[in-house]
Amino acid sequence: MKEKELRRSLAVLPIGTVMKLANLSARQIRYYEEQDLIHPERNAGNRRMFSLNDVDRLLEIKDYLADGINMAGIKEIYAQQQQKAAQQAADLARPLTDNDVRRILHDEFLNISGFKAKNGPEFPTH
Amino acid sequence: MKEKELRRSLAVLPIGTVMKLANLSARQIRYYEEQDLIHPERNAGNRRMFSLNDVDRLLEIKDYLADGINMAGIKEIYAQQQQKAAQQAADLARPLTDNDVRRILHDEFLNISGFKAKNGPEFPTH
DNA sequence: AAATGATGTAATATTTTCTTACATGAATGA
DNA sequence: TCATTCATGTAAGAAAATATTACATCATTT
Repeated sequence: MKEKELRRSLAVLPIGTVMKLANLSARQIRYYEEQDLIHPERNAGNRRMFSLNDVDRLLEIKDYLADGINMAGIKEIYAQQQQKAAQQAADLARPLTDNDVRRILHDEFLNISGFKAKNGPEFPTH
Repeated sequence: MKEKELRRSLAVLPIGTVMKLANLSARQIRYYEEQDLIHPERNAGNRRMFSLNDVDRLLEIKDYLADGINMAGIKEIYAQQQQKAAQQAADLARPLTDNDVRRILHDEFLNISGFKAKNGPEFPTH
């Protein structure tokens, strides 16, 4: 369902709409952007334009704040999520080559025989 | 999927966004509203706010116009659609009563025996 | 040719949003 | 406790978006 993702990431909402949907003040929304928690686009006239994904994230941020997590904490949460996503993307980007397979088998044998491979595999192993 | 319908009918888009999504001028959009082909909501400051359904309809209108159908024609098309929808809603609103069933059976017998019922059933028959 | 239909354009008012700056109350840390 | 920091409110002034109204235009219909 690629089209759905596209729809949800389309920046079509002005800040006034987002304020109502997320029940946040313009000040709060702009502050969260300043803190790099969201990254709304800008239209030709420099107005912020938000996507449905942005709204979802704002609602998430609200929840985290309600749970007593502060900006720094939320920032870290998203940093880790993005870290994980980047890793998965990298994994997907390069499927296993025959050479990878040989190296994996080689490392496996080293492990079994009690030796330690110098570097963990930087490709998907499952 | 009631929530989806709700989402699609939420008036969240300003006219500037709609202009881009439907590739129509503000003049055209306002004119179609004047012709009662769309009915965007208004926010507290009197700005038109459109739903995704509104955008869909605008794209439909564009197609009809491209096919050479004029405002009057499009208006009629929507009038008939709304007519049909109203009828279906009415049908759904009143489920069959025991009495309806008896009348249907009665009419069926009349038909079989070559007679004609005075009035067609005004309730769903399937 | 005159009228109508669909759209463009201009003028002016109002609303929305932007940035920047300062204020504030709660929580934190020295 | 006193000074900071954090998260948010508020105000001011500028710029952008939108509203309404009126007139222009070009094609089609009558």
